[in-house]
Amino acid sequence: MYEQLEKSIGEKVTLSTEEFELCKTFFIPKKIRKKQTLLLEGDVCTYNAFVEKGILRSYTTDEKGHENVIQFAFEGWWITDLSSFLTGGNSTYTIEALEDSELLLLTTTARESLMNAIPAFESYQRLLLQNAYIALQTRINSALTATAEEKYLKLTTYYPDIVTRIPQHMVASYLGLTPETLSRVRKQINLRK
Amino acid sequence: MYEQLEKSIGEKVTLSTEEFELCKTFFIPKKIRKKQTLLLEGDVCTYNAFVEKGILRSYTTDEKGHENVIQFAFEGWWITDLSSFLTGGNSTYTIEALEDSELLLLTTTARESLMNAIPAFESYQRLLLQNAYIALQTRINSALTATAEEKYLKLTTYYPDIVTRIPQHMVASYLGLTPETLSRVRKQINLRK
DNA sequence: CGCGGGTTTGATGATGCTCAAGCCCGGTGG
DNA sequence: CCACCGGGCTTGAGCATCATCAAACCCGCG
Repeated sequence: MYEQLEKSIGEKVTLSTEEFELCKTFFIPKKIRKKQTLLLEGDVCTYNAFVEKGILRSYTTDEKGHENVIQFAFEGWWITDLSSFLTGGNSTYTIEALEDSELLLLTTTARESLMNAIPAFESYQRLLLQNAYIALQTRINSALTATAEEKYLKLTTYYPDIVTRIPQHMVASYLGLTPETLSRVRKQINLRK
Repeated sequence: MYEQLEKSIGEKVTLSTEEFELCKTFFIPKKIRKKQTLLLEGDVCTYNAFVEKGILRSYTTDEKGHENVIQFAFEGWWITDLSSFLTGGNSTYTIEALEDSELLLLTTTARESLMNAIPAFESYQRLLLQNAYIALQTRINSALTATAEEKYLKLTTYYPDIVTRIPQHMVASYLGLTPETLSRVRKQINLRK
């Protein structure tokens, strides 16, 4: 149940066995079924969720009821509405499971305590955030400059899993395309092979 | 010379006077003139720069020699090519001054030492990064869903300074628009007033 | 005074969206 | 077990937004 977490932390910092055992005690394990929500837009996001198994997505809903995917989270990733989680304000995102999933939840206070108890955990969080930030910057750049096809090709080469495990229309939304456009893009790509 | 830095740190964490004095010693003050570059694409980014005075921008250059603005940094902001700075790889961004500017530079090693010497500084860095990450997420959302006019209006209400202190064509680039389109958008907005 | 970069304006065209319909396929109930 | 239903993916036609190309304008600066 904590394999992915141990792996993820181990990639960034080193914890002793005792530290990791202590670390575990701050998390709340939770199973969630496909299509269930971990967070509803408008609620306060009280958890930072680590995905041990499954996939989650966060998305906003605009005035027309149109969903807009912000992030996918596979095994070994974190997901939350960071703004709401940190400030305690209302969330603008909804977080939902795309498969039956197993999560490890960290509340705001547990997170603070954990960072105090194990300083390396703060480093771990900072390092994760740094990588996430870099990834977002390149995503912005691609969103602003690339064509539909380029965006899709970049995505599939970086994250091949996305294509196989996630419904097309959600991928389209993540890329800022309509489902119709993504369908046509895929057709074009296949025709050329 | 350290007013903005003191203010920025003070907004996130509390440092004693001695700690802040110690903190200062890790930075290298540097003045840079308008149009000079702090970092050239392809070089290794050895500094994380804090802007005491002036404005900088980071941008990429694509195959066609077209510049694409990633970020602006006003007084009190940080700017760097985070990926290059952290990994030591070649940078993909160029960083350039838009006005005569005063910077405080932090090398990779100085940053590590500083975080060790003053743990609160690591918290400060993490908190900054959290906010930057949240801002980037909303920027992505806007980039993917908003029209040209919506993007521009959001930007001007959030950062009124940008309009007055930054050339139009760079604002256009930041928003992923051509200069012509931004010009027309502004015209439309003015006609309606 | 003239040069040059930046902004504006115009005409045209391409990319991707909207609206609408058909298809494929898996799940459900008779 | 089969027929039906519905969601998601595909296909098509027309359209809107924004990009491109080109030229004129404006204004600060040498």
